[in-house]
Formats: sequence, C-alpha cells, structure tokens
Amino acid sequence: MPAATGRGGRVTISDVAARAGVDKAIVSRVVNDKAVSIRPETRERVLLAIRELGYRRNMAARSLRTASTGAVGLFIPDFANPVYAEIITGAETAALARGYVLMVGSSAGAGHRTKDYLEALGEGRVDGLLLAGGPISPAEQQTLDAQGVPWLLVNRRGRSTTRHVVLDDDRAAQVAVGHLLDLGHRRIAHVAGPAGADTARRRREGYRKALRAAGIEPEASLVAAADYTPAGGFEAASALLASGRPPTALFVANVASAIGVLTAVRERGLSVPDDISVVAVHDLPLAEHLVPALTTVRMPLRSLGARATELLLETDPRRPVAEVVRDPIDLVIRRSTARPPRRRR
Amino acid sequence: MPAATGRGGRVTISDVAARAGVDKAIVSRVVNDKAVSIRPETRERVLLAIRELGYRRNMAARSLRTASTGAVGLFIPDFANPVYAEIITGAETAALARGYVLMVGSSAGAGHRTKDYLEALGEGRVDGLLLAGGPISPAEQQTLDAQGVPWLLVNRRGRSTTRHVVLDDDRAAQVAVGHLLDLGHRRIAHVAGPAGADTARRRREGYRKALRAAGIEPEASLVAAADYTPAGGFEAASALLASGRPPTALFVANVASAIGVLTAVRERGLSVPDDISVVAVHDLPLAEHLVPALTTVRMPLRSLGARATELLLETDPRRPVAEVVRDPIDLVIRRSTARPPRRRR
DNA sequence: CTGAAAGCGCTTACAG
DNA sequence: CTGAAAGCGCTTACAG
Repeated sequence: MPAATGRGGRVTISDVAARAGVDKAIVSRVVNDKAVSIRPETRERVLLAIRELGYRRNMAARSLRTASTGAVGLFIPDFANPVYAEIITGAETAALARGYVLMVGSSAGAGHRTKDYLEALGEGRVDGLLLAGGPISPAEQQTLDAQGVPWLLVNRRGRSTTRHVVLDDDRAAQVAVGHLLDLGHRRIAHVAGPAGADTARRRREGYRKALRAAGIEPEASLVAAADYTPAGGFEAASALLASGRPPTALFVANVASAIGVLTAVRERGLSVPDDISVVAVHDLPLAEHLVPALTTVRMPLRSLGARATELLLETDPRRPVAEVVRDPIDLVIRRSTARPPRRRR
Repeated sequence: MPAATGRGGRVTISDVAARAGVDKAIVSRVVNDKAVSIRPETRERVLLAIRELGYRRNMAARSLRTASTGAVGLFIPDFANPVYAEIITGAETAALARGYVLMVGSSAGAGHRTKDYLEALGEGRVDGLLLAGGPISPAEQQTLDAQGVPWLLVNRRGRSTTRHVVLDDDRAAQVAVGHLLDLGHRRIAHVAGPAGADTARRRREGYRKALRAAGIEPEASLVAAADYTPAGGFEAASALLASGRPPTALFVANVASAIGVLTAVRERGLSVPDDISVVAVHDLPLAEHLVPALTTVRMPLRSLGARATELLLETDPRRPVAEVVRDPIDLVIRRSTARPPRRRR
C-alpha cells in the first residue's frame, strides 16, 4: 500500500542519538527506562531530542531483536455475540495494565479460512493467543504449537489439552434450576446450548445435578439443544412446549436463545411467568429490557477475560492450566419467573 | 514472558536454505511466491525443506525490512454495541481478501488511556487504522499523523479532517419518517442519538427534512437526545411521552435505544403500535424478537466496513476521502408501526 | 536461474 | 556512566 512509502522518512534512534550527541545505545536505554543509571543531564538531552524530532520506536525492529511483540491476541467466533464483549473488555484491561495491547480477531469474517488467520497471527504478531469459545480444530492447535505461540482456551475446555480457564457453568445451572425448584416447579425443561459447545455440556450437567438433588430424575425429552441465537431458542422452546406433558419452567443456557424462547412462549398463546417461568444464563444489559424482564444468572465474564490474560502472560506456556474462575455467580430475579400455575394444563 | 524463550529454537530462513542446499534469497523468493523464475526442481527442494523443518516466516523481520506489517487495525468505542459487530465482519472479510489480517481494539477496556493504545498501535503494528464511531480527539489524531499511520474515520465525519466513509444516515431517517408519514402520522417525535455523535446529527437532519417535505415544521420539543443504549432510550422516550401534547409516533435513532423506548411506552400504560408507533435505525437480528417486533431501517453496515478497509488500503493516505456508501437502505416493516389512533388522547 | 551482500532499526552483552 | 559492535531474520537490488 502507498502508506509504506510515506514512512520512509521516519525518525530513527540514530537520528535522535546524533541530535543529542550520544550513542544510540543511550537513546535505547532512555526510551526503555532501563534501571541502568544515566546522567540526568544526558537523559534530558536525549528526551529533548526525542521530542524535537517526534521519535517513535519501531516495533518491528524491537520485536526482531527481543523476540517479543508486546501484543496479545484474542480470537472469538463472532463479534455479534454480546457475551464476548464482556470477556474482551476484561482481557483488554488486564493486557493494558501489563503493558500489552490486545488485538481481537474473529472467525466470522474469516469463514473457512480460520486456520490461515491463526497462522497469520502466529507469524510473530502476538506473544500469545487467547482462544475463546469457538471450535478450534486439532489441526489449528497443531499449527499454533508448530509456530511456538503460547495459547490458552477461554470459556471452553479442550479435548486433549489442558490449557484452559472457564467459569463455573455447572454451578450457574444449579443456581438457576435451584431458583425454579424453590418456586415449586417440578417439571423443568432445559433449552441447552449447541451439542459441541463445552459451556453447553457443563450447564446441562448442572441442570441434571440440581434436579437429582431435588429427587427428580432428569428426562431426556425435556432437553432440547439450540444454537446460542434467538432463532435457535425459538425452535427448541417451540418443540418443548408442543410435547404431551409440557414443562412449567424453562432453564435456558444463554440470553440470546432466551430472546427466542420468550417469542415462542408468546406465540403459543402462553404467558411468562404465569404459565411458564424462564431463567437464563448471563446477565447482559439487554435482559432487563426484554418482556418480561428476564431473570438471569450473572457470570463473571470480565474476570474470566482478565484472568485468562494474566495466565497467558504469566505462566509457563508448556505447563498445563485448568482453572475455574470462582468469582461470585449471582441470581438476578426479575419478572420472568414465578410459582407454577395451580391447575394442570 | 516465558514464551519468548521457547521461541529461541525457531527455524529460520537460513536453516531452510542450508537444508535445501540453496541460498536464503531463493527461499525468500519461494516463500513470497515472487514472479521471479525459479527452476521447478529447486522450488520443490525448498518447499520440501520448509515442510520438513516446519518453517514459518518471522513477521518482525519481514516488517522491518519492508516497512509494512500486513495488518490493519480497527478501533471501536465498545464491543457491546452490536452495530460494530457488523462493521467488523465486513472489514475482516475485506482485509482477509487482500491478504491482510484485521486486529480490533476498543477504548472500553482502555479507559482514559485511549491515546496510549493508539500510540502502541501506531508503533508499526499496523499499516493503517480504521477509527469507527467513537470520539477521536485532535491530540489523538496528531499522534497518529506524527507516527505516519494512515487512518480513516468510519461511520463518522471528522471536525477538520476529510478522511471518512459514512452511510447515508440522512436518507435512512427520511425512509423511517416517510413510513410514519405514509401511515398518517403528523406528530412525530425523535429519540435522537447523543449530542456529540455524527451519525446522530445526520439522522436528526433527515428527520427534519422529511417533516418539512411533508409540510410539517419540526418542533424542538419533539426531539430528545439519548445515548445509544436501552437506558438512554428509556429516559428520552419517557420525557417525550410526558409532554402536554404527546406524539403518536417515535423515530428512534438506534436499535439499542429502541429497546428502552418500548419499555418506556409500556410503563406509561400505552401500547405499541396502537397508541404509539416506533421505528428505529439498524436492522439487527434482535429487532424481530422484541415485543412487538420492531420496524427498522436496514443499513449496509457490512459494506461500510468492507469499503472502509478497501479505501484505507488502496488510496493515498495523504489525500482526502469523503465517501458515502450507497448500498440499498431498506425499510423492514414489522409490528411496531401502524396508523395513528383515531381519537385524541 | 542463483548467490553474496547490504541493510531495515533496534537491544544488549562487553569493554572502557 | 557511555560507546562500539554484533546480530535478530528477513528482502532486494546487483552481479554473475
């Protein structure tokens, strides 16, 4: 691109050194604020020259020399899912606090070229890569390893790998289902996440545990898998409500699907919460503006992003990591849950 | 971080050259697929060596030599705003198609350190920067210029600068208001965007134009500024509805605020669309799942992201750019708009 | 068609 | 406290 040309006249460390009448090693030390002692007077001269010339250090040269970039990558499946917004914000704050920049990419725009994208990131653009949510194939994982890029799975566990940070999805599900049980529900269905999703697996697990703890044997017919999208939730809920013995409550694995669930209930001429109670995982800003305002389980998504960044940057990339962020999981009771209806429909 | 050490044993172009029994210049030419002719036999040998050794080129070295990075940056105010998800996806696709990677950052996690963040990006991490939406201060702009980083404003116009791509927000507003006028509304209020936002300004402009074209003089009391958030929409709509002569229709500048607008109407005991019609800008997936399903104006957000990337990469960064993406703007009629109520409230 | 050499802009032991 | 030199891994005119 034409831009490259424009940078030809760039100010380098040598220009600064010449102007300040010192060696460029001195300039480097001043710029990097090394512990090495430099005469205050000399430092001032260098600083002045830097200001006068508008010097900026060149990351490429620095990276080449130090074999590090000062950047952390975060790869997510889709920017449209607001859950990631929270994770990103947490990671961004943590990265900046440690003097790194965070660079986010997704496979949404990359399509089937995710591997190429990861490869490009691995060519030394980042010092490490956080892989959130989406499916990473073994081939992709190998690519990263071959490139020597440290990585860490975020919000999902790997098949054969043990480098991940997750939330306590199991407990979140138990909190949600526990709330429904407390209200007196016994026939509780689950709009689960997609079959492949690790978060979905753990939430389903928690759902079953909570039921069993209350002496209720989980029924397979009361679980319907759905994408983490409104459309997915709509279909799954429609199917569950059309069954012979419909549930009185739905535990939904994700806010996005809950949006579709509410529509499905309404379209069947039923009311939330009078006929059906609904509770979902993740307390996004949106939840309180749905109709009715949605009861949710708040998960520490920002902490997850922050902790992941921390672990990526501060642990040996060759050692296993399997951490569950234990920050509080809160039940946020709004209008979508109530006692079950008296008479059987 | 420990990772850097691990990369010490990295395979370089010299290793490949030695293995293939050629000069490293040859390896470079093969890797970069230069038009230079190389004997097929030699090429094969090099390719084999690359595979055997698992060679990956080092971007830092390449960047230093060529003064370009193969990366484009996109800076947005907040990942939580789904409007940006569409822009990002468009930009990502366009960047990848041109052999670049897109790296997204936001000021949400950066807080007041946006300038530091931009500076870090400008240290030669990207070949150009797309600045979407958020406020970029003159100081920040100067920083980028001083660093010689080409930039382009996306979805907003700058104060003194003319390097931007925007959508036709003016026309979007006219489409929305025109729809309300066609339905017979005469008293149409506007839940506008935040005072500083350029998109807000242009939508307000379109709103006024549409009214005037219908022979209606716009009233300042019928316009209320709001953040592009549910909470902002809630407050603005509440104020508008509390006035002595309330409107029969609301043109809302943004889907996020429309969510709050619907809540506000409901809390006043009014019904959408029987008492109040609501139409909003941006047709996000969410819109059809609101209650009632929201009538919207669909804007070509992906095209905007794609076109911005194209312009950034393919035009001279020292020349002005002021483009309006002219892709179709569509009215998507759902359940939130209807004819005005017969009798005056 | 291939090779040898210079040099991109830094950082960092090492020597003074 | 400061300086001179080597070298990180590439690409690219230039020469053969």
